[in-house]
Amino acid sequence: MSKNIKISNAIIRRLPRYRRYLGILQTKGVKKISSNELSELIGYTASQIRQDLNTFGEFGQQGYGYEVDKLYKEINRILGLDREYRTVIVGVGNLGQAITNYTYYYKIGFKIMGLFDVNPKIIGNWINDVEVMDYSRLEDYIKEASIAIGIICVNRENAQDVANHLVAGGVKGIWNFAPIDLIVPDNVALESVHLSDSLHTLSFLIKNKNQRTNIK
Amino acid sequence: MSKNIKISNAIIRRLPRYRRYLGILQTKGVKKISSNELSELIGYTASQIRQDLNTFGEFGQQGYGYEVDKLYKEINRILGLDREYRTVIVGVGNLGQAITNYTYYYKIGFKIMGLFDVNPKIIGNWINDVEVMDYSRLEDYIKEASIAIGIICVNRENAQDVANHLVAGGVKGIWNFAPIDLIVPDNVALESVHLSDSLHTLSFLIKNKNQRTNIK
DNA sequence: TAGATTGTTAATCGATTAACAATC
DNA sequence: TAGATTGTTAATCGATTAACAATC
Repeated sequence: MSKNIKISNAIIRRLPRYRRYLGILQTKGVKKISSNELSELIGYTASQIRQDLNTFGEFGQQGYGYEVDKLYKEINRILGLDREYRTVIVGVGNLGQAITNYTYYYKIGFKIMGLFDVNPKIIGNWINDVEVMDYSRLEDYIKEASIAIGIICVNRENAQDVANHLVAGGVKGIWNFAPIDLIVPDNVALESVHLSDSLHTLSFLIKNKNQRTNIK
Repeated sequence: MSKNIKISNAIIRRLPRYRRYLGILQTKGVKKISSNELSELIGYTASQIRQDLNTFGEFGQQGYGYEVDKLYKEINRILGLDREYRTVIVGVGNLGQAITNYTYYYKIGFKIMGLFDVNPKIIGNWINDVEVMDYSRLEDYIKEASIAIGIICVNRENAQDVANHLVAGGVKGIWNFAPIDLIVPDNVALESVHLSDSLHTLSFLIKNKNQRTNIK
């Protein structure tokens, strides 16, 4: 039943959003939903919703719709949220600390095991029950503690070096917040949050809402 | 010369990346670059690069290529980064403080004028030379201080309320970090950073790198 | 059974890539 | 001038939407 189909990036980006809306529906106690109703809510066409879901399986029932509980569970499984990931955060500046707290809050499945930094003043500190350790220990720690995900919160200049150590340690994925396109091997997953790109996009959108830009 | 052409989202998302690479090239002192050379660097096809750039104007020179300085300046202009945006941040938790510092650091054009929160314990505090003010003052302050951008760093439950006040105050754009799809009028730009969606995407990518998922 | 809604194929639309004439 | 590379049109590819048969 399982073929080597490549899932398009477009679909991948929609999956967490399906999850979000289904989670809300579940909280509200909604038991079933049709692709049309979900379409109203989420803003994708009913056709697209059915297409997307059918990439992964037949989760609905003709003449009835989809069971919210079941679909939510399936999407969690598809997203790999049915397991736990042990993570470390490298770079305990403002962003690093915010992500620590954020991930702590949204912690379903993501457990922060260690924080790493080069600053001797904060090494040894504890943040949210997690110790700040010396950056030089990173690679060994990843191996010892079976860390699956490394979160990069250092600046652009040091990000690739951190990525190299994370990869050498054996992480399966990297969540990168530095404004750089990291190079990692094919078997390591990479997801970047480019905050500056996002802010610049906002700037573009503002400009183009107001006056029509100099477009050819 | 200026037509009402709609710029596709795909192009918009590539623009900040062009900017990023051109900035690096400029720093390195590179004077000219061809679409082929840029393609090697940035990973888009040369054809796509030429197509993208030609949406906004004719910035190159046949037989020669593009002048880095000029192109960088043009893209900044296209992105609306040739002006200053006065901003406020609403929600001074960990994320709010991190974004305050982040935006402070990457401050080219984005000036944080005020912070807002409902917590009486932090109202009156100063962070990076910016005062934390009472949330009830938000709307008036936006009008008085001609704020263009509101940054939302509150939780999901309060985000839409914050957005409504920002819109009522007259902001031109909203940078949203709450995990919700906000509803704003057509003339207000909205850019959301869905950290949880991003983390869930990483989870999916990790899962699909290792074993082929149950795909039909 | 009749009505509803999925799963899936076919048609359309839009974005990317290829090709090449224009021109520096 | 010859070589290089853009600007731009045409071809291709992939993603979205429409349509409908299958079926609960």
